[in-house]
Parts: sequence; structure tokens; C-alpha cells
Amino acid sequence: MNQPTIADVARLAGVSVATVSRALRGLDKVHPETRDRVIAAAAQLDYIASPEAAGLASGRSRLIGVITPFMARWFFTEMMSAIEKVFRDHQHHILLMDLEERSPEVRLALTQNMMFKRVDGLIVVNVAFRGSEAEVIKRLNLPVVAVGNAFNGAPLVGIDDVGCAALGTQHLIDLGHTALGYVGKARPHNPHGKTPPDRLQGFVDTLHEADVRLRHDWILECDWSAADAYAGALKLLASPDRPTAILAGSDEMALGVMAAARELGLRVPQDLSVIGIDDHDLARVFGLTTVRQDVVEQGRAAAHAMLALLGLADESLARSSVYPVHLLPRTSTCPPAADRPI
Amino acid sequence: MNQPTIADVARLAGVSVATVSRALRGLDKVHPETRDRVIAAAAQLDYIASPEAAGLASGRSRLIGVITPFMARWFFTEMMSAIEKVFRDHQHHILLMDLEERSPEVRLALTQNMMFKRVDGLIVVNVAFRGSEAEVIKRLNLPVVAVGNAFNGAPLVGIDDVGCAALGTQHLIDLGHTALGYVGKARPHNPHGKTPPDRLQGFVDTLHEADVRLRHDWILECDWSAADAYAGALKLLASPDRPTAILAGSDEMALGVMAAARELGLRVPQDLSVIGIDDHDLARVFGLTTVRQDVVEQGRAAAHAMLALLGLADESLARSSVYPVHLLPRTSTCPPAADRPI
DNA sequence: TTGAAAGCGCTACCAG
DNA sequence: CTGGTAGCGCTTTCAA
Repeated sequence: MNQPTIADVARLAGVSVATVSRALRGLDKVHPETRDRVIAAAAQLDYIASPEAAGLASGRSRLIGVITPFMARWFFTEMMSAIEKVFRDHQHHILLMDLEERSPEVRLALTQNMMFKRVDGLIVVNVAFRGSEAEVIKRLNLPVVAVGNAFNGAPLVGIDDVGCAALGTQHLIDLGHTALGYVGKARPHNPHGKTPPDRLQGFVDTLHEADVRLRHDWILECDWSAADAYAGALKLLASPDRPTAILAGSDEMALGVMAAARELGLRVPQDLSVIGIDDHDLARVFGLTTVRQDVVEQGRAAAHAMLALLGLADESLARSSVYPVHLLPRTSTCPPAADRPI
Repeated sequence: MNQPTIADVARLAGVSVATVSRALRGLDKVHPETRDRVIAAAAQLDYIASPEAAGLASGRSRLIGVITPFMARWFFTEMMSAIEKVFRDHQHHILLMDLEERSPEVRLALTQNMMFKRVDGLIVVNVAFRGSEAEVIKRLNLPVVAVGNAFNGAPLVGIDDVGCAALGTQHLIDLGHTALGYVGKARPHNPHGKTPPDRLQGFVDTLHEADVRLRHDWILECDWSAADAYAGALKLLASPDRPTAILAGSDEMALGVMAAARELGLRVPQDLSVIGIDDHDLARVFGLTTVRQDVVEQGRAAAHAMLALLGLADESLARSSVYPVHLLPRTSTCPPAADRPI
């Protein structure tokens, strides 16, 4: 009960292995009749070409590496899922690598190199490589598509992080808030790349432009998990000297802030407005106002850019693109209570 | 700037390719001095063996396929992440395949077959294969480890789904509730396998044993997303004829129920107790009482079982195991309001 | 349009 | 302990 090889198919169809190879891959220059015979033989034997052998011979593994800082976070799973679907439709598989808990020093060690040797291309999602790491990747000479963080001239898919934070901040200001807090300042060695600083900057810039006072003690560091945001917000909101509105760098953190507010008996939005960024599944459920980005579209775009780089899609797709975001007002934001001026 | 091959290393080290291969894989029967020379040469050239070629020659690809019904759901990402970490430490990579949106008829098509041909083993997470699908997989003769759903005698890692639902239900009954609802009855063609029916059964059985009335109209169908649970709960809870407590088959659904309650102005837990199963990150943040299961441990166990099947870990690990669960009381459950008897 | 044959880069067997 | 060499199963010239 051994797996059939291309030779078995050739024998059964009465042709050479070369012809089988051509016929099965749909190359032209194969007589339709011959092709049908080959396909029938292959079907009869349940033949599937060995990806290993095909890869070795052709130099393309049909494997794409996707590198992310985390695996178990909303943004990344949505992105991954979208990327995987596109490649699946093109007979490619995804090799996942999350950098979680890996310091830059060790994270590009042997395993990763093996991965790099085995993939046809690399999609780098929201990770900012250090110089030495970038060197390794450059030396590999692999096609690269970047998501969220620029990488060495590779096509970059993303949103305007500064802008989306500005949009959220402006929404709060437009509602009349002047006591604004922010959750999501990157902790040292944050693995998220440029997104955290950019979003913080969008917040800071907007306050500045609107001439609203910036309270540094209302800017919370966070590892971008709901739990950490919850813990931070619990402390911040316990003080009577607290903001009337908070922008969180992601919906997951915003949910943590909402939970903290509830824990303290603060009503959202009457006592505290909360706005996030992303449009997480649970954001809708919890009525969280947010700045929506289309992660699935970005994932698809990144995948198509890679396909283009590999010559498997129109080369015009191998380009950078900035996706629009928009405000999605729900029920977690409203004007500040009149009886509690800043 | 071509990638160096094993021949380059052999040349530089002044030995045969066979010796290079042995030295680099740490096989014995290589003179320490020779080995050092080979390793030095390899390092100097930045040599990494081609996984394709090694796989072709050795018959093992160091790739493990993981099949799940969904990619972007808490349980599955946690599980995946845990599995991946174990294999990473053993120089293996994970090939992800989610069956999302695939009907049984099409989901085992070409891509999947390609995947099956390329992996050394299959970890099947919470999917119940139909007969024809099971046939395909059996015919492949691949080592299989099952998680959550039994598969053809393969080592099975999981929890007692009936029992964990029973535990949650009993908690509500112990608090004095007698008007109980359940969210998470599988919709037709649910892709989650046996978990939904089992948990529902745990709920039903426990009511029965406690002689509590079972209200079929308080059992909600759900696709196991928070959004769907939210929608269902919104309808159920809008009626004055509603339960005083709800068990959800997962924390994600429980969060949806909590959100619906809030939307309707019902206080949790005073007006409605809610309990979930899992111990989702956000469960803690939102104070959701839950029946905790250790997904990471299960993932690790599944990975180790696979390693054992492959002869890469102690064979005693290639066994089935049922992981314990325990009640984690938080603030979403309390006795029913005295003024609102069933 | 088809076939023959030379690799792809490595492992594993057999000698020595 | 080391080297030679025959594959692993496919793709891809080059001829026919």
C-alpha cells in the first residue's frame, strides 16, 4: 500500500513520466487526449505529486512563511486566516512563526533559518526587525511582503496608524472631552513594531492641535493585552483625578478598560467614554465605539502581493497599499457629563 | 550568492558529504575532531541543510499538519500556539489547515491532499470526520493524534465535555437557580465535532438529576461565536419569561450573553447569572465565572503524543489523556433574586 | 507533442 | 570512523 509515484501513473497511462508531469500541471503542449488519459490514470491511483520532490526539482516549495509577534491575538489570527485562504486557493501552504517570548538575540536561530530555507517567500506582519535580523533576511534573498511595518523596500500593506489614532482622538474631542487618557504606550522591547508608537503619536498630535492638555500620567503603558489594559485602567480610574474619555490602541485593550470601569462602578459612556481601534468581534457585541480597519482585506492584499512577487499573480499587485479606516460610533462614547467639568 | 550545499561544506572541511551529513546531525561514529572541523566549515558558509532534500531522502518532512474547524477562535489559537511551541523546540514546523466554511464534500480536496502528502503526522483538533473523510485519512497511513474528538483509535487528548458542563450547571443549581438556560446547541452541520452535543448533554443531564425543569425554548442554538450568542440571548432575555441563569458552552458565547444582558438593562449577576466554559483571557477581565480547562497543557500533550508516535519522544507519551477542569467562581454568578421566584 | 536523461541536495547503505 | 554511491520523486532541458 505504498504511495503511487509518477512512474506508476506513467506506466498505467502508457506515457513517459515527463508527459505525466506536464499533463498534471496543466502545461500546454500536451495532446488533449493524452492529458485525459494521464488524468484518468492519476485519479485511478489516487496519485498526488510529492511536494518535496517537486520542490526539490523545481526550486519552489509552495510554502510561505508568515512571521508575527503573536499568534493568539485577534489581529494576527484574522490576518493569518485571510492570508491562508488566499494561498490555499493557489495550492500553497503557510508556515507560521510567532516571535512570542523570543528576544531578538535568539529568535533568528537555527529553527528560523530552517524555516527560511524552506519557504518561497516571507510575509512579515507587524514586526520591526533589528539590523542584524534584517541582514539575515536580506541575505536569504527571499521575496518579502511587509504588513504594518516597512521592511527594506518590500511592498507594505497597512493603515495609517497615526491617522487612525488621530481619528479616534478627534471623535472624543468633538464630543467635548478635554480630559483624555490613552492606553497602549509600548512597553520596553515591545514586539509590535511601529504601530504602538504611531498610534500614541496620533493621540498626542491631535491633542496638541486641538490645544487640549496632555496628561502624561494618563498615558498608560500596556503589552496590548486586555488583561494588562484592565489592570492599568483599574489604577488610573480609581483616582478622582481621572480622564473622562480614553482611547485605547486596540479594541482588546479598550475592552479591558471597559471592564475596569465597570468594576469601579463607572458607567460607560456616561462616566467614561471609551474608544478602541480595530473592530474586534467583541467590540460590536459590547457596543464599543471604534476606528475600524479591514484586517481581512489587508491580509488578502498582502497575500496577493506575495503571489505577484512570485510571478503567480499580476505584477501590479506587488505594490504597497494604505487601507482606509473609519469611525464606527457605537454606545461607548458620548459627551462628558455636564456636572464634571475637567 | 547561491546557497551553499553540503558539497561545499565537504570540500571546505576536506571530508565527504556523508561525513558532513553525519557530523551536522550529531550522529555518533564521527571523530570529534572531524566533527568540529565540519561544524566550523558549515558555520563559515552559513550552511543550512535543505529541508526539501533532506525530507526527500529521509522520508520525513519535519512538518506536522494541524486541522481545526476554525482558525480565529480563542480555543484554537491557544491550542495551536501551544502545539507549535513544542514542535519548534524539536525542529519541526506546523502546517495549519482550518476547515472553515468548507462543507464536508469539498473540504478534503486537492490542497488538503497535498498537505497530507507533505506532513509526517496529523493532529486533528475538535473535528469529527465523516466516514469518507476518515477513509482518506486512514488510507494515508499517517500517525494521528486527536484532540477533543476521538479518531479511529488515535491517542485522544481532551476534557470531559459532559462533565464540565455538568459542573457549571451544578454550580448554578447550588446557588439556588431553577430557571436555567443554555446557549450553544450546535446548529446543523456544526463543524465542532462532539463538544457541543456533549456539553448540552451535561447541562440536560444535570437538570434532570436535580429534578429541575428543562425548558427547551431556553436552549439556544449558536454557532459558538460571541456575536451569535449575543443575538440569541437578546431575544431570549427580552421576554419576561426568561431564565435567571445561563450556562454557555464557551466563554466567548458567555461574553455575548453578558453583553446582551447589559444591553437590556439586566444586571449581571443580580438579574442574571452567567457562567461559561474555558477560561478565556477576557473571562477574567470581565469577571465571568467559568469552568476552566487548561488548553495549553492539552496542546502540549497532543504535541508530545505526536512526537512519541514519530519515535521522537518516550513512547509512553503516545497515550490518551483526559484533563481535569475546575470551577472558577468570579462575579457573574450569584443566587437568584429573592423577589423573582421561578 | 513526446521521451530520455540529467540533475535538485540530501540520506543511508555498504565497503573499507 | 570515513567515503562512495545509489536512490528519494519530481522537473526540466534537449532531442527526436
